Amino acid sequence: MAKTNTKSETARSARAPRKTISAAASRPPRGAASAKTETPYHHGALREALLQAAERVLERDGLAGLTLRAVAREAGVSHAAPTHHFGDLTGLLSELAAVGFRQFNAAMAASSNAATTPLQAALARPKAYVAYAQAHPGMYGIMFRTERLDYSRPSLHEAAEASFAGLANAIGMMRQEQISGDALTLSQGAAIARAWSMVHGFTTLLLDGRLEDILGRLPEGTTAERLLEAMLMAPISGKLPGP
Amino acid sequence: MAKTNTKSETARSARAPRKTISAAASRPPRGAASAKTETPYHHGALREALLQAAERVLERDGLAGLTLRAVAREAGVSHAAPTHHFGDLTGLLSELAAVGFRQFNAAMAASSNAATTPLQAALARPKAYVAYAQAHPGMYGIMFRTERLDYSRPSLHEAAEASFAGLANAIGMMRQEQISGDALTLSQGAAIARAWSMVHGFTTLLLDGRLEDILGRLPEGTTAERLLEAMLMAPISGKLPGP
DNA sequence: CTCCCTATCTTTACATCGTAAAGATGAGAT
DNA sequence: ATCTCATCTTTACGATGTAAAGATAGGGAG
Repeated sequence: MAKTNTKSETARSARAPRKTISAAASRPPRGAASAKTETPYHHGALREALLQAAERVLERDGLAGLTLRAVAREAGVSHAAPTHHFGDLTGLLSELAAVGFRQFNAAMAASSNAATTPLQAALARPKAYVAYAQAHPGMYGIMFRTERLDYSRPSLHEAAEASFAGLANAIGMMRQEQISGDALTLSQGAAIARAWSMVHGFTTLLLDGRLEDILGRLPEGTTAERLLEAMLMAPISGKLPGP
Repeated sequence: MAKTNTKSETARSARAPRKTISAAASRPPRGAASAKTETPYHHGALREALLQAAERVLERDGLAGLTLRAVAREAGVSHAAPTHHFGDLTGLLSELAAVGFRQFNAAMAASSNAATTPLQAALARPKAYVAYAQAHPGMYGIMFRTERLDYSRPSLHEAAEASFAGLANAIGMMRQEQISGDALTLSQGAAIARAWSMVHGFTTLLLDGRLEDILGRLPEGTTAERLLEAMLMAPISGKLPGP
């Protein structure tokens, strides 16, 4: 961290000059700045505004640029304002991850519902999974690569749980079994772990550029999506190992 | 970052009192501190010492505690000393990741060589993969979860490449094919991506605690290793999806 | 043998970060 | 109209990465 950034911390003081010594006599009206209805000064939905600002910062500056202060700056409030709403950096990241999980789940559900053939149905969710991560790498990073998440937060726990439930359900449909919420057979657990590990592993490797090596050696113009498809179909059509 | 740490930055000054104003008249002999041959003051292998210190810090304090200054503290040198050897935090992390990859490759090779039956041979590398990550989660995190790595560094590039080559080779053996260094068929690429994604995904999910949900629902006492085995065997013995 | 060059290490400095604590602000209750 | 208190701002502190300047010797040049 601590990037040598030219962006001054006191950028805001341009429109709200710091009173160095003078007492609180005639404070410049904040209403002038909030006339654009961007962030309605004292009241309004600062919490939501901060989450949206965080998403914007994440898309613009990536994971490294997503700091508490940067988010506050983006929202046009003081750097300590987020504390009151999220308590912590962990709090903000966790709530943002929850937002991401909801988008993620919605994308997969939509893609799954649009499928018609069984083959399409089997490939729809994984493809949507990878597509979301490629479209929102920062968000995916928050959701899956960050140790600074607090899963005890209800919103995050619930959203992540929904993601898992969707996966388990899809596996159950493919196996034509009822996946119980309580207990799993080893075979069921293995099937779920397998599907999840494969797609999640593929996604992280892809986002980290670790698959470039493979993609570059494949027939000209083979996309990551094509490789994903082939990978997922392999256990069905591929040859078995051993003599 | 910026943990509220009680460890003072000036811990070293206990044995090497800071000369506040006095000129460089009689500097306390550094040889007294280096008499234990830990870090031979001015000369010696500071580079190696820093890498070992970094590994120690990583195992003790985890990824969050692995900072340039902490490593310098651990090695008993000033906080700016690492700069000259690694240039950057990225530099240090990259060299450390290279060390990790070499350990990692050695562990997998050893496990693979010890296998006797074809089934053992097929499971040896994945098991060693996960075992290494579980034994050295911090190191694995550096190697695979960090965006602050510079793969253009020869040592890191080479070590990571060796890891990939070992994987590709193992897949080639299982398929009884020769895996060319230049080109890959889609089927070959899919097999490699599949094996790597599955094991890597499983590992990251396991380290992140995301598999607890599954493990807790499995028959009493099912270990992660057992789940991994079942997962890897599934495409061979499991039932196929669809009607 | 002496002197100086240069790689190595230390000091100092600065911008940034997360977080705590205290001071202002204003909306709604009394 | 005044009070209360949630909300937001200021200020402060310790931590980090990194740049730049000062100190320290090892080793070659004279």
